[in-house]
Parts: sequence; C-alpha cells; structure tokens
Amino acid sequence: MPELPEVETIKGGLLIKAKGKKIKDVRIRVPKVFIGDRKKIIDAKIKDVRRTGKILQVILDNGYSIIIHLKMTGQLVFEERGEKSVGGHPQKIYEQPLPHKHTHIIYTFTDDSHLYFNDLRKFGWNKVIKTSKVDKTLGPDKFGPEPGSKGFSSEYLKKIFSRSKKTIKQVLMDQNKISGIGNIYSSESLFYARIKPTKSANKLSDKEIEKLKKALEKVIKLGLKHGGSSENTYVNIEGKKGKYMDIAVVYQRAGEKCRKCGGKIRSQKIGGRTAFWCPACQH
DNA sequence: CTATCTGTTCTGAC
DNA sequence: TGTCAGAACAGATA
Repeated sequence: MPELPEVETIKGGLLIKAKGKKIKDVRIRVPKVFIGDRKKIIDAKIKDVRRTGKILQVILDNGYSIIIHLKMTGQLVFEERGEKSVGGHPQKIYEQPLPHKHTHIIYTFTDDSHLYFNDLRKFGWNKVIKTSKVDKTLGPDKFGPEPGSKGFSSEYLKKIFSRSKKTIKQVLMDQNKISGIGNIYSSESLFYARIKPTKSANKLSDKEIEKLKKALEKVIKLGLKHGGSSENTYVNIEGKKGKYMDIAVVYQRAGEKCRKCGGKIRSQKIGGRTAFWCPACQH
C-alpha cells in the first residue's frame, strides 16, 4: 500500500480538488469495502482532509467523517465533470477509463465531479464514523509518532528498540510504534543508516539509532518530493504515478549493483516481507 | 497449466 | 502478552 509519502500526496490532492465540494451521491459497487451508513454523508460538504499514519480522514461539515485505508492496491482518483481519463487500448488493468472493473466506490459531488475508489485486491476500505470518534479510533495508543513529528525523538526510539525482540525492520514497520513506514521506506532508510534489516532492534547502538532517525526523516522527505513510489499500482489523485522508485537505492533492486560500493544487493524474507539490503554497506 | 510473488494489517491459535 | 501463520483478494510473472 501507499506508505506515508504516498498518502500525504493524496491528501494534498484531495485538499486542492475536493475540499468544499458537496457530496450528491455515493455508489457502492462492492459492499465489503464500504463500512457504515452511506446516507450519513450525502449532502455533506468536505471541510478538511487529514492523515494519521497511512490512514486518510475526510472531515465533513455535518459531524461525520470518512476514514480511508488504501492497504496495498487502493487508489483514490478525482475527475472533473465530463473529464475522461486516458483510455485507448487498455493494457494494464488500471489504465482503463474510470469507472472500471476495480472501481468499488463512486462519490459524486453536486458539480458532477467524481472521486473514485479503486482497489484491485479489495483489502482497502472506506468507513463512515462520527468525527468526534476519529481521535479515539486513530489515537496514539494505536499509532506511534511518525518521522519528523515531535514525539519521534531519539529517546523514544531507544525505548521501543530496547524493549523489542524483533528485527529492526519489523519494528520500523510496526504501526503501533512508528506510523507511516512500510516495506519500501524501511528498506531505504536502513540502507542510508548502514544497518542491516536482520539486526535485532535491541542491539542498535545510540549512534546507530541517531543515524536511523535521520535516515527515516530523509527518505520520507525524498518520497514526498518525488510524489511517492509507484512500483505497482499507486497513483495520485490525478491518476499519475510517483517517481520515487527512480531513485530507490535498494528496494526492489535485488541482484543489482549497490550505488555506494558496487556490491550486489540481496533480498530475503523477514517476518513475511521481503527485505532488500547491501551486505557490504549494512551491518 | 501451476506456483509464487506483491507497497498491509487483522485475527485466532499457541 | 507476544509471536506467527494464515486470511482477506486478484493479477503479474516465471
């Protein structure tokens, strides 16, 4: 799924395109991805869009909110009235005009613009809840601080790392401890910090923790700057892909040469996810 | 054809 | 309480 930079990019797009619009209709084509009462959001206006970790919150002006998780393959694409997404000969399943086979929810605004929720694997969801419950649902007991935020201090990292028995990569991806990091940015930040992903979190030195903290903040910024990563299906609100993968140092580059030392990048499963790293540079 | 992979996270079993 | 496999799903790839 989109990780923090991707979701943040979508948030920005929604603020520009959809803020202030009034929902005229919601069409639900796959019930399992829409949780809650669709009637509660009809005739409501989008007041604000926020983000907690990888979860989007669309705040409406009637006391309700839509919270959205894109999981691995979810997309939110906005189209103005009468605008036609690029079609042509459909090659890839996601490059067809909207709505298509994997469009599960269609939000229509009063000016006849649309917001489409597409999700090939149907793991993602859109959920209607009371805005007063948003903070409780997405509270700090469920989501740790994110890189760059106030709570993301060296002391905090030291605490969670020393208590964990898992590998550093697994801890980085644990949303309860740190929000917004997934497979891509955990792999990339560990490379910049020169730490191998298989290392036990509780074996990191203070110096390594300091380096990792900086690396995480750096890759998140890089991701944002490049509009996210599009290895697979991620697109922004306009249906365009992100460019982070062009500059990725290790992610999805097994067998290729390390940009620093020229050695071979290797990959291995850690806790069910594929990790990528340079055995020569990362210890 | 089959088998295996995939940017996530929750649940139930131990 | 922590950890782990499996599940939710569909398509791309070898």
